[in-house]
Amino acid sequence: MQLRISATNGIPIYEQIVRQVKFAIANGALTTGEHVPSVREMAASAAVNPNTVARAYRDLQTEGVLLPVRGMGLAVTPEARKLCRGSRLEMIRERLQSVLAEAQLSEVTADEIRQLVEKELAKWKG
Amino acid sequence: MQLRISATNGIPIYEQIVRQVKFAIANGALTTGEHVPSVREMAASAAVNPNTVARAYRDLQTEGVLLPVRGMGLAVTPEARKLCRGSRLEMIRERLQSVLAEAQLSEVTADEIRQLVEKELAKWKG
Amino acid sequence: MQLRISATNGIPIYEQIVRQVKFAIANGALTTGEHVPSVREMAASAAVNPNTVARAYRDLQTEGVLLPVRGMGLAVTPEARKLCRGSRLEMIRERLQSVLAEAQLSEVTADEIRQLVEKELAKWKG
Amino acid sequence: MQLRISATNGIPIYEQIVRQVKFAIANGALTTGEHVPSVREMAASAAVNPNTVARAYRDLQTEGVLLPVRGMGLAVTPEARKLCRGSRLEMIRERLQSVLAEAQLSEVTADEIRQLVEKELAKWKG
DNA sequence: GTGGTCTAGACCACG
DNA sequence: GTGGTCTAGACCACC
Repeated sequence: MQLRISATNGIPIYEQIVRQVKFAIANGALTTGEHVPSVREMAASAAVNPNTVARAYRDLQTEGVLLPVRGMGLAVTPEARKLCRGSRLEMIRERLQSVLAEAQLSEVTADEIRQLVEKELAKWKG
Repeated sequence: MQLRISATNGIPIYEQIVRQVKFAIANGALTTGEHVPSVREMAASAAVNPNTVARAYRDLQTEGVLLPVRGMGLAVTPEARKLCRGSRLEMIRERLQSVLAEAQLSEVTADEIRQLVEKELAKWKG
Repeated sequence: MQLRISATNGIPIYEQIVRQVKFAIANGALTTGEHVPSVREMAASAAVNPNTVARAYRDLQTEGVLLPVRGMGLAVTPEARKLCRGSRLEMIRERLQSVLAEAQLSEVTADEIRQLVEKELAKWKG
Repeated sequence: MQLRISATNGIPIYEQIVRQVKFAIANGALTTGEHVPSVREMAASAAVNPNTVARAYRDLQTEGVLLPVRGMGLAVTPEARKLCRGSRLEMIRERLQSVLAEAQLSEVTADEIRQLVEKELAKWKG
């Protein structure tokens, strides 16, 4: 799996990693029992510090998504798929809600929002 | 004007203040020449640290939206309305783009996004 | 609060900190709303790296024991006391259970265990 | 001999093996001259990595408990029994001391400790 | 080889 | 002043 990290979007790198690993599991790109790329490997491929990857993996362990296999790296837990599928939409929804709440405050109209959304979705086809 | 501050949405409090003052100006709730509430007053009504309000006001001065009037506090500049109306949709668009970019990465479908959006917009009628 | 850190007992320093902070809360040495010593302060007084303290505090946050107050440090949550009182005995019990499970395997007798325990408890009076 | 390995109690697997072999010798389950199960056999029966068993056996050789016999595997040395009987209680005592030291720090009372201990010992009758 | 821990130090965001 | 993030690098434990 290849990460897409942005150093400028305000979201901490370790959290971007957490989210993208969850997405990969939710999508089936990583399946139960399979091993996630090693800390060093992932760090190299994403050009970030190994400690940053380690922190993301640690967070995923406390959430029950990853499980350490001594000397063999980190494996995706059996519950991971369910956890990640459940939280995937939720993660998007939370951010979306926050934006739309502000939009309402700004008295932008619902139709203006719909136009903005459709304009972005139109790019997805490519 | 009454601020609605969320301490948990990840956006710095001072920036939430900046944005909401801009919205108020764009909407005509604050008009040219009118004075913005004093730092102390605003801080008290929104239950935030006065330093935080001061920082927001400082940023608004830098952008040319507010202007200090000796002994009278801060006034809305003549060009403020234009500045704020112009940036209002843009501010929303930026955040929306960021969310949808992540949504694409997560392989959520466009229709799922539309449903989430409509679900939120439905709340606006109240 | 003053930590007692052992670098040689096998328990990670950050976890020793986590446990001792919980003990302090369970005992009432730290009460709801009160602020825990700052990362830098605690690090200095315990002669450990600030990052190590920060990690312990971060873990305590994810457990809901501490809550960040922007710019003001970390406060003990209202639920903290309950959480910590509940887990205090539990933390001891877990380790005790592990030792006694091994003792049973080694076929040490129950009376030998009782003697060992009493010998240690006798030291507590001082 | 059948090992009981816990992957979650924090004690390295190889050390659990070392200790349990010592217990078996102290109890007479393994006697002088007798051969310990082969690395492969032990690894299979305990479902651990053969390297891990090999390391445990290596440590036991270093301590003079096991002795390699050309082409025949590892035999229990004549002095093993004495060594193991002597260290058995000591091994337990060390861990017990560590737990009780923390218990004292947590201000759990001596009586609470006694109750916990008795509760565990009560299970031994089975 | 793997992950885990700890140290050190820089930089930033926030109040 | 506070905590948060990230980098860098060393060392260890385990398999």
